[in-house]
Amino acid sequence: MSPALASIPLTGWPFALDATLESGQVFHWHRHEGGWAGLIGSDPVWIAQPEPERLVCTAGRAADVRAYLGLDHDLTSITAGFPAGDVPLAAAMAWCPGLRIIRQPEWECLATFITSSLKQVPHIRKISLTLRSRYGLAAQAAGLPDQWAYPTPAALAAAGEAALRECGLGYRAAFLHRTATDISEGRFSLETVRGLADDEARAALCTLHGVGEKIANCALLFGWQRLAAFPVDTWVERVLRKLYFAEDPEVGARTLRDFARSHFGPAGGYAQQFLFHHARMSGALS
DNA sequence: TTCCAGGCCCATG
DNA sequence: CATGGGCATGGA
Repeated sequence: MSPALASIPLTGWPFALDATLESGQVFHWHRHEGGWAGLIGSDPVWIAQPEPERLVCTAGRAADVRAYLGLDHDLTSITAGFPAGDVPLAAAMAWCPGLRIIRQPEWECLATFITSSLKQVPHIRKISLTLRSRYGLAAQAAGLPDQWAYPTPAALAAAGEAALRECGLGYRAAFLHRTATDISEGRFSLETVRGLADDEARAALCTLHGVGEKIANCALLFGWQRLAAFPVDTWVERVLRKLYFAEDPEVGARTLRDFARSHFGPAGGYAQQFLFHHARMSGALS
């Protein structure tokens, strides 16, 4: 642990550090000495929650930690915008109200979700850590384990598709390499996405190889902070079918997507994350 | 062994 | 539009 620590008081809406870092949004944090070691961008940080209403973190990083963990999100207002009388959502929220949507670096988020397709969360984590250690910049800090920043687009482009495949990427190697190359050679601009409205941003991301609607929505939600983005993956699709369309087993994927976007409102991404986390961790669907 | 995983691309109706 | 096959890898 670092010799000096900063303290972050938590007031108002609950916050759950463990659940947030284990909720399938981010894939590189390690449990370390009663807390978590990880990188915010390229900066090594240690974070712990010694009591419900207080975080401690590496000295000098409190502001970064606040932003990264979404501690500025107004959950009172966000949840007030959820559909009234939605019993499944209320149950999922009550199961882990402290879950947050974190604020990840755009490229890191997009790239890790490109490697996520048809993979389980532990596999995504393993792939991500391998890519970091082979092609990322080392970031050491006293008292923390060795870590590596997520590789830049240029680094992954230079590595080559065959080398990426050696990281366990399978067919995703071509997707990641092509997207990294398109970005590093200037054919696609991540910065441009920032200025686009949600629908245009989604359409732009979907022009990338290996990025479809689901991965685009994950990147928009966790990277670009578009809280209305509602990723529909296998878990959420099962939740929607079971809890919202039980009487209509033949409902199409399109209908589900349109329902999700209109039903859950302007912060639907938060609703999605509550539903996803509850479904995955509570065993309610198994 | 068989099946499935925070899907996407591409070829068909 | 919307449906289906194929896809690399690894764990249950």
